[in-house]
Amino acid sequence: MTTDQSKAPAKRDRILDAAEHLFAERGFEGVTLRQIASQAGVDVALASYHFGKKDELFTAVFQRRAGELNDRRLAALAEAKRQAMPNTVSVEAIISAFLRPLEDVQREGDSGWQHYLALIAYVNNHTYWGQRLMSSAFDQLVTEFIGALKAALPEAPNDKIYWCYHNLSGALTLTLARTGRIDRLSEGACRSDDYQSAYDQMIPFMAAGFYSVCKA
Amino acid sequence: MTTDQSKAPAKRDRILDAAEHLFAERGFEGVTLRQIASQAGVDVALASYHFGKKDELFTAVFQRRAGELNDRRLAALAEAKRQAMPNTVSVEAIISAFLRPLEDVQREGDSGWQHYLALIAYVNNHTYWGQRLMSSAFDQLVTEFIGALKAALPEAPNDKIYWCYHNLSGALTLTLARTGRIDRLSEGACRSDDYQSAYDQMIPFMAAGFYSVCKA
DNA sequence: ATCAAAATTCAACGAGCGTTGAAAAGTAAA
DNA sequence: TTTACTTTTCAACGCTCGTTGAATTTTGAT
Repeated sequence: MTTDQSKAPAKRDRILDAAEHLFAERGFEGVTLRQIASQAGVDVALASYHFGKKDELFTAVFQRRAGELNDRRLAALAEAKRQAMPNTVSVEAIISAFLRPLEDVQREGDSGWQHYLALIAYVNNHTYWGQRLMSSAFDQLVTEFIGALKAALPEAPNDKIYWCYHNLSGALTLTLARTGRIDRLSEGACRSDDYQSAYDQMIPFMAAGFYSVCKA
Repeated sequence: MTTDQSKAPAKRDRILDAAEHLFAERGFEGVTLRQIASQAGVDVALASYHFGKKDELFTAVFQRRAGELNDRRLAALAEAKRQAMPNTVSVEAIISAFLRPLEDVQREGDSGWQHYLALIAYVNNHTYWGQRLMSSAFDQLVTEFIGALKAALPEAPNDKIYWCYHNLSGALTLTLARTGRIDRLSEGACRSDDYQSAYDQMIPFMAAGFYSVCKA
């Protein structure tokens, strides 16, 4: 086949997929290159050939979908601004633009996005080297959303905005981790993989929190 | 010294302290027994002698302070009930009883509690084996608090209570992880180690969220 | 068909891992 | 001071890890 892009990079991508899955489940040190290669159906040396050191493979996995996720969220924010009068976008609409693209990629896509979002949760909770990755991949986007929140809450003290975003980010992170803990605590009334319910309640919850804390 | 309890178990406890610190920072697989022994100033074999396998050491670290933390939180909840009329404890008071004991142990104690709370964050975000530890250590306490929340919000649908607690737990977990991300995003306006500010804003934020979601 | 380049596998390395059994040191009662 | 016991160290084991250089296969243009 001439310039066949549907089959050419199969093994390289399968390494990324397997690494995404396993890193999200067990963390960087909890996974061996041999496990990744085995799940990808590939020799262990191939991961080094394509990606270099183990931490470079991790970085490649983390950055692979970051751009598309940022694009989707920015598009959702732009659409919210378009539908509202200038400078009147509600906090609910901003939070919705931040969260709904996650629901979208989970609903439409294969399980790759599920694993990727769990990987974000892992990195976001990691103190040392995780923060470099978070900043390089998402700081610009988050700053954009926080700017919109400041415009929607013009009287809010600067630090309160960030603390409120911190609450949102933490709740979201635990949602993305899908640990199954809520399933057990609620004895089945809630399910970790029920994203729609998670976001349906999270949006009004967080909006109410923002309004309450960012009043004065 | 006869029956001196201030010096007798020094090395055993130093292993627990070092393991607490390192496990919280780098996770179970991210730390070696040799690093723990080195930080404790002890031979590597001593950890195996006192605690057995590596995962048994981890369990011992995790359970060491769980009982005292549960006692403090239950005492705070009982005090909130005592100060209010029967069945009129506010959501704010319940959340406060859940959070303030964390602030207390951080303020009064050495850095051991700081590391322990970061370890809770690590375990809580861990999908597989983390959930067994969380359930055995904290399910009973959490069920107690959720019972109080249901009493304070009698009209709330059952599943909404659990989702709201999930939001609270996620935001708290990210706070305990102290990743430094909020410091960077806010350019110094907020600090991850400023627990008092974190809890001061979290209590009204979460209470407003509970009220908003648990209306119908 | 030829040939150079890329992709993939093979085989092995040195290092560090958790764990263990035996030796040594410390402790306290008889 | 002997004795029994606990605590700690020492030395080493078998194993798995990430990584690499050479060999092999595949690919795609000529």
